[in-house]
Amino acid sequence: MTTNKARPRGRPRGFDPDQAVATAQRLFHARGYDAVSVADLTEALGINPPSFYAAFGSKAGLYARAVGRYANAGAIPLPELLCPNRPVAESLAAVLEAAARIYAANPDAAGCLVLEGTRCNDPAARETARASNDAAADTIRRFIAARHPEEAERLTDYMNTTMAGLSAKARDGYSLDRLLATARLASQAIAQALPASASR
Amino acid sequence: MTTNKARPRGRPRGFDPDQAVATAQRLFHARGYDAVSVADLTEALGINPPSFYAAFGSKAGLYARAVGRYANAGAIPLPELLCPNRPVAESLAAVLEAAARIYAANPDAAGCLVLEGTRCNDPAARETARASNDAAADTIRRFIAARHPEEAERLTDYMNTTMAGLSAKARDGYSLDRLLATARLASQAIAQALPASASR
DNA sequence: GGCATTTTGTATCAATGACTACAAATAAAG
DNA sequence: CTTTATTTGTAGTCATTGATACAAAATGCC
Repeated sequence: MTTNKARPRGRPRGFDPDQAVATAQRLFHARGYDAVSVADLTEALGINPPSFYAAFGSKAGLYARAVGRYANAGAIPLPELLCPNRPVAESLAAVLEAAARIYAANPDAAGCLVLEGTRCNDPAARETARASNDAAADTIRRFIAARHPEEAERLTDYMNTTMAGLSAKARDGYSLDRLLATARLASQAIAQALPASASR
Repeated sequence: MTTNKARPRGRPRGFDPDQAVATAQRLFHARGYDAVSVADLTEALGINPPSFYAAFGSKAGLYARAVGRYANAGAIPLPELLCPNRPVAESLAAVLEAAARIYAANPDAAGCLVLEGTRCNDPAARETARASNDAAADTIRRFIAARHPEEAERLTDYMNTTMAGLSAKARDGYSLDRLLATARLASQAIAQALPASASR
């Protein structure tokens, strides 16, 4: 596992890039992309700018790594929530509830790293976040379309919009209880649009 | 109307502050607070920095003026939508529909100036936006509480969250149709929570 | 005309942003 | 030991940020 390859050649790295990505993920999530400077990052990582740029290319490059890591550590686990055996409305409700819980779980990193990233002022980072968000939206859309094709677009938009709102309000300091109440209320609209009878 | 007061004393202004606020409002709404620099503003206004700071104190000061103007020109007209003669659920649905329409009305200034402002990186501007948003939330909360006190908190949170989502997605380029569909779906949850029978 | 008052234009300021040039350091390969 | 390859630390670069110092210009008041 830890024996990957023989040492490359030159001087060995003085830091662990994967751990650096994890640290960067925390920082970006806590303060937002724009509010984290390269100086903040190099200080938090205990390295100097040249090491930073040699390893990650740019601030946006590191952000892309952090977003990639986020999918496996911190984001909503869509694959396990969107279960083909469960009614669609129930699955979507589970996603919204998970969003509320995850966005409020850590007050120092509230909301969704990706959704908040789509609002930043760096074009490269914004595109990274947008691509990740689009991928998640596609997953939801395909899940709905499999059983309710005529409702897929509308409900996907509704899910995306609701999650964006939940992320924003989580960053405004809304408590878990308030976010959960909103998520559940939002789920009722979905249940109404997808009568249980049409579960398959 | 235009004859306000006798000329003050010294050298007359070379620009109209009210028109400058209107221009600034457009710029802030189009690009967001952080992405508009003082240099952008002074250029758009055709003035130099000293005139800018003499008139508005700071970038955040001008933003406060722009937000104040927004309430009367661009924002959702809550006072006329929250009509005490109409059922609460119907009024709230009208607010969400207005949000969708207004947020998508101008593609060059999508979303809500205030809601997006609450996400900026300048503490002073953020506090200005937050105060304005809180005032709007209070208006909604009192309107609901007048007839459905036990639902006021939950529905106000739901409204705020939904509008934040609509604003974010409007900035993502969602069309009016998509935003309207989401707003209407969201309204169904409200209608369900406030049975028509309890209209008074 | 002369004085007080206010705004304007020129020319900055200090701080911070992302990013790099360059040589010393550290390793494997020959 | 020499060569080659890679990373490191020092010390910057250059553009941009929000905000100002200062004197000239333009008005009302006396």
